[in-house]
Amino acid sequence: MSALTAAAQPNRFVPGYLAASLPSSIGGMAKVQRSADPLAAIAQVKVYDREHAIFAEGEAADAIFRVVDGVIRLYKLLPDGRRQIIGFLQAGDMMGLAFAERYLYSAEAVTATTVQRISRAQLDDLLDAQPSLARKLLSVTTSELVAAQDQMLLLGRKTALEKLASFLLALSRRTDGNRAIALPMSRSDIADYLGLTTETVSRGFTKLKTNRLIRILDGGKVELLDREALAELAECA
Amino acid sequence: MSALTAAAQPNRFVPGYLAASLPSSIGGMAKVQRSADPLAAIAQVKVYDREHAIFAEGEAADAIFRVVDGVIRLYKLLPDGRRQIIGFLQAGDMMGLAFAERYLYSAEAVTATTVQRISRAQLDDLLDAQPSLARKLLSVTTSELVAAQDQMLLLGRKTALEKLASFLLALSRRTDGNRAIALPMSRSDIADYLGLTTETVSRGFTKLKTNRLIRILDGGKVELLDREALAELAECA
DNA sequence: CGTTGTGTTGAAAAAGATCAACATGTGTGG
DNA sequence: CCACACATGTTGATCTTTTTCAACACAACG
Repeated sequence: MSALTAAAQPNRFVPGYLAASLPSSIGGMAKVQRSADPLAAIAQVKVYDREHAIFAEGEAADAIFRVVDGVIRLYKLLPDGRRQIIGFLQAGDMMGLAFAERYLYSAEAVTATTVQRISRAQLDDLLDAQPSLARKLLSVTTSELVAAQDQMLLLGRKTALEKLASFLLALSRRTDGNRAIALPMSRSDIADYLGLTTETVSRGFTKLKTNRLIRILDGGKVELLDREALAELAECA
Repeated sequence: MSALTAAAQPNRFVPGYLAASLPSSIGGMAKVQRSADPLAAIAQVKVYDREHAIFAEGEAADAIFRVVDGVIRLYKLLPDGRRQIIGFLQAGDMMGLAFAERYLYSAEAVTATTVQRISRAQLDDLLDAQPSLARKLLSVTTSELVAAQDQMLLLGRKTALEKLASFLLALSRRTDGNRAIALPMSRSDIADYLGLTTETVSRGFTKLKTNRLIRILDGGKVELLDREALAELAECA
């Protein structure tokens, strides 16, 4: 399979722009040879509390990050405070890859989070030493773009309810079992991700509950009762 | 400069997702050695009439394209026909890079267009033969993501007038001189790019005209009379 | 010279935002 | 362990923006 076809399936549940899923051996046994995860070798592990900032838009961008555990949000702000969440990141996703001298968005921990920090300088060295890595990163970045397109379609052309249905389905695609899915982020996070207000998100959930498409469980979990109907509502994506 | 910092300036006027500006010697004299533009060597030149399809979402994706001349639109459709334009491409931009087995969006010529067609198979060979190309493509793809983020902010959080102002400013950034900028695409194209209706776009233009921020010239050209005010309206981007 | 497509403008309708109140839930300190 | 305080979420009423529906102007084209 070519580097480009490898980028095929956009099975990440959110664009998480500039984020990327790279096969990671984190948590697994280190039975693979060193070259299997060259990034891990030069990574520094960091832990962030819930709701803490990892970096902010405009700061010098001297590192990229890979999420080991937890959920992170990436977002951009307008001068007057309006916020657009670019993506939610989960284990395996990367962020900071597409940057200039400075970060072009902010990153915060939604839940308590563990990340690997890879300095830009070291990454550049690694890219020189191991040209195949560039192709892997290309493949990964490319699949982010695919997800980004879907999100543009969602933001520009879908109704509130369609956005919600799309969001829940995308989430559930990430969770392996089709059991209940976790919603670690707040209504306000969801709203800023879908281009809505918290009230509209809340009303949407209520409507989906009333129509028996979903059920809210303890711990902020959601069960998708009628995946079929949700897919119809979501208009594909 | 590293491959990543090279991706810095998102000076493309539209995300044009999965499109990418790669330095091209098209139109210039071939005084550079063959390796300067390896893609040109394996490209096949094709010409498309105004409003003609180049490829459609879902078709087998066996080639990528680079625009030599003209303007192209990339878009996705919802089952009921709602359209979201992902980006407008101009000379130097690439499309089709981020794909699976099939194209994930459609491409049509807005104006009469000349493109270079590079077959996937040949591109893959070239990537094997010349690993540095992957790094260039990574840099280019990465800058697309940056533009994509801005578009997500625009679609999710900006008002109609802010969207229009942002669009005009982005366009003008592409046009070197700050003279009049060409608007080869229809109101309906602009609407589908900004997540609006044609009527709202039209009213927006009228308002900008009335407030002396722009002036409509012959041949669908627009002159930005008050770049300052437009920038304020656009809220940055 | 009519026809067709594109753009503009107006009036009515709808979706979503805003403002406001209240409910629920969580965490803290007493 | 309880009571309170503060966060977050839900619901209702109203308002605004944008869409929708409709008419018309205008230009390009056959």
